[in-house]
Amino acid sequence: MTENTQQQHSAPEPELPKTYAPAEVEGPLYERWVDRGYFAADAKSEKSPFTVVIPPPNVTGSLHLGHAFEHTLIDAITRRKRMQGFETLWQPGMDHAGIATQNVVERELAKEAKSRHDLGREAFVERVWKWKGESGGQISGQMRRLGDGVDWDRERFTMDEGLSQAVKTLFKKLYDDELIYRAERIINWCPRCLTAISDIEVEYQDDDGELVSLKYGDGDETVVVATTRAETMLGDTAIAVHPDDERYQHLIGKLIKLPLTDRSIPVVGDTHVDPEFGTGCVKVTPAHDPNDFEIGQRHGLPSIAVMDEHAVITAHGPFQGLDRLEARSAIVAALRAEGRIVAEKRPYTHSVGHCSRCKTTIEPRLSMQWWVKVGPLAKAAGDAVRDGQVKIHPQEMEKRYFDWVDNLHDWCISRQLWWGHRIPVWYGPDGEVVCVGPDDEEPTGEGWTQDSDVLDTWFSSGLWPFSTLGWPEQTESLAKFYPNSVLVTGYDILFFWVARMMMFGLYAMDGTPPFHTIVLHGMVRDQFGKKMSKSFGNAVNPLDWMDKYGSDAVRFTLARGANPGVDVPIGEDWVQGSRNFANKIWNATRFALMNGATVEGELPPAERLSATDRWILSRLNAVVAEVDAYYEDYQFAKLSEALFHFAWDEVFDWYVELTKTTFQEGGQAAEDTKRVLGEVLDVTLKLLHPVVPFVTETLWTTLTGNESLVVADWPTDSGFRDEAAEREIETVQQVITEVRRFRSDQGLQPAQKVPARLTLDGTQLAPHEAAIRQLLRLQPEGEGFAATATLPVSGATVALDLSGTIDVAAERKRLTKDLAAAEKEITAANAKLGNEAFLAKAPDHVVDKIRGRLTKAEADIERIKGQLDALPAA
RNA sequence: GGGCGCGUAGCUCAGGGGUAGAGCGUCGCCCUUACAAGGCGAAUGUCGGCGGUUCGAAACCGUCCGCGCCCACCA
Repeated sequence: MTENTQQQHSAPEPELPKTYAPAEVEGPLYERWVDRGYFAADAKSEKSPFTVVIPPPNVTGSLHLGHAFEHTLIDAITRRKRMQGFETLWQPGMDHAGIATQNVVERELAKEAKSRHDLGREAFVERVWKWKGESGGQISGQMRRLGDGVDWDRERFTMDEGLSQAVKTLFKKLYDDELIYRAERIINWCPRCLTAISDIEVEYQDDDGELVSLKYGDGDETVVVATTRAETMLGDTAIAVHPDDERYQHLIGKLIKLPLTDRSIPVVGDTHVDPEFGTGCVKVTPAHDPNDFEIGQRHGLPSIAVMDEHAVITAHGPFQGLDRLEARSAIVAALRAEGRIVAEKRPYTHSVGHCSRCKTTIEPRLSMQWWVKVGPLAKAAGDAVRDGQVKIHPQEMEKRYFDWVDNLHDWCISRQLWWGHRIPVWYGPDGEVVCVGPDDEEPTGEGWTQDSDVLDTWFSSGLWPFSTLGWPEQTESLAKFYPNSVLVTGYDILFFWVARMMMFGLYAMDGTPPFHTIVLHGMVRDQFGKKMSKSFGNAVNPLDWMDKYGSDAVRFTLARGANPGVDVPIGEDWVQGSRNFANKIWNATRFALMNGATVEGELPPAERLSATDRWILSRLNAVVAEVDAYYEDYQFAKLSEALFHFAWDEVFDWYVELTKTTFQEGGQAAEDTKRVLGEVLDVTLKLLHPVVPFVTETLWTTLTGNESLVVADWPTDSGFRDEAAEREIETVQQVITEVRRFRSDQGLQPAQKVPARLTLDGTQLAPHEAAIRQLLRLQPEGEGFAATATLPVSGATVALDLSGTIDVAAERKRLTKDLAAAEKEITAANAKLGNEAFLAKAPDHVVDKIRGRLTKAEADIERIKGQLDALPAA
């Protein structure tokens, strides 16, 4: 099909099929682009670089509409930059997604009734690699289908050799700078994934629980504490009260009997306790609560762990072996039996942390982990935005960014997983700890073992903007393409990914931020604004829509909804609408080709052109400027909307219709219009190409005979404007619209020819008589013409002979309505103009506008009254 | 608890001190030789409520109601 169109270009009347069939065109076009190397970025190029990295999709799956959305934006940005002459790199790749991928493969194993422990670490990791090999191809296939102009030769994976070197290098550097350390702290533990996770990997949600108040101690020395996690009381090592709380002053330092155990625990005074809250007494479990851990540290309390990694009670006694929830009710029951439950609140809604990967309730747990000391890194990451080196779009998101980087706790980076970058630290037989850099020998010999943990997956993706370019090697690509130009990603990973890239980029690249601009887009939602999810059943596979309506349609719909930073709803109807638009472009170009539109030769001089041609060229250049400005501001919805309306309303409806008369009349004017129409389509297709690459490529190569739109020059505003022509055509449009309305109200069928006398002499409409007659199906007046309806519009007169068939009632109704509107207008305008305060304070242009409205309304009234008088009696 | 944002046509959303906009949907006429995936015409809104600022408020300010999101060591 594509081959066909190429050949047909030389034919005198190229014939494109009547309907655009995207599915036949898109695949071959994409492969041709790749084969020709359009998307390959050359580090040796003289051109200025423009770099964007893909937010690496997880290998765990396939692309969803969110990816399609993100890729549309990135592809549009990079396609335009490529056309503008930049050496453009869109860096592709995927993320190993440690915990997510390990979970997927573990689930697969579970189907075979195996666990990863049955395989052992090495075999398991091998199995994940195998799985990655099978799954990764799916994603690149989808990206090709979408039309992503990525440099496939540079595709990277966060676990490949080079990126592993980068990870080791950065780890070592941070370690040597004492920005990475190992410490025992309370961490967020997922008892299902069996690993620590970082603070942001915990999702809080309100869960129903039970708040019980427990009486500790005996006799006079009792306190009441409240808890939602009664099972942790087995690990209590103190009671805390506010040091100034007079109620409990006497107890500070005393020992209180801990129920269900044979232990007694001290009462300590700590300012963390809010005396206003509850009883003002807090049970302290340093091994299972972050606050309690802090209190424990301050008072030198012991930490007693009472649960294992599966959240099963390990403390000796009747509760040993119970799961935390079983233990909770068992312990409450036991305490109740002892009469120690003094109050219960059930349900008690409180915020509970869940593992963002598997939704299991997090168990805070004391554990030895590796940490990044984020203080200095986060400070730099914040400053780079504060001092304007890096801009965030939309700007409202900056506040969120600052809130986070300015209040960041140290980052727990070790994971008790097998899939990921192994922590490059070795422990010797005599307690030696050695961090092994990328060029160092790994320690060998008796008793040396490597740390068994792997790094948080975001550690390696934090290096993505430079690790993909070969860092730590000082490659040509790194020199050419770092820093990246723009980062386009969802606001949902601002902290996970963007902030981490900022920290690592600034740190590793000597203060050069990884990108200058951060563009945050929203999330794709369904047509009712609901979040898309598999469980809710409203998730859509973008491939289905692409097969049905074409990638262009999906892309255009997404771009059109892309208002900065806000979520974008999408429904199948809208994709259909975009498909219709693509088809409209197709047919308009088909019309142009059939009528000899050309891009050959210079544009005719403006003096020679008709007002119609000058009008559309004026509008065209204005739209070029408008679209460019929107692109610079990442306003995808606006630019798509502007192009949609310009193309459809102005070019395809008005201009194309107006050219028909010109083409019929022939002569120099027709020749000129062929060139102008060619120009308008040439530029319009170029402007549309970044968003709808396929249909525009097919049409443009046919129209121009050139190789490809992908490497064509991006249009620039020639500066040509002709306001007089714009006003003139607006008037023509008004006349035609007005008479059409009349025709419609009169029940005249669109095709019905009506004899008419046009009195246009001395008005700017005179040159457009033929076009007006054609568009309105107005015949020459001929013999025995009798005007039965006269429409004075814009200083001219259109008199129609309806041969006595005029629907007087309908026309009277229409005119009466118009009259009422005009009278209302006059009242409103007079009210304004009679208001002295308004005249004194309103700016001139507003007053002029109102005066203009008044004048027009007065003229309208005269006209309408005349028309009403002229109507035959009903 | 703190922060951010949003409530505009049936639906999804733009707009933003000077007579209310788009897409989809609805109604009517039409297969007018680029396109019925189309053309032409039409209808539809006290711009969440109440106050205030202003000559003028849907827009700015305050407040209330409703919704969403982010952050937080709410025992």
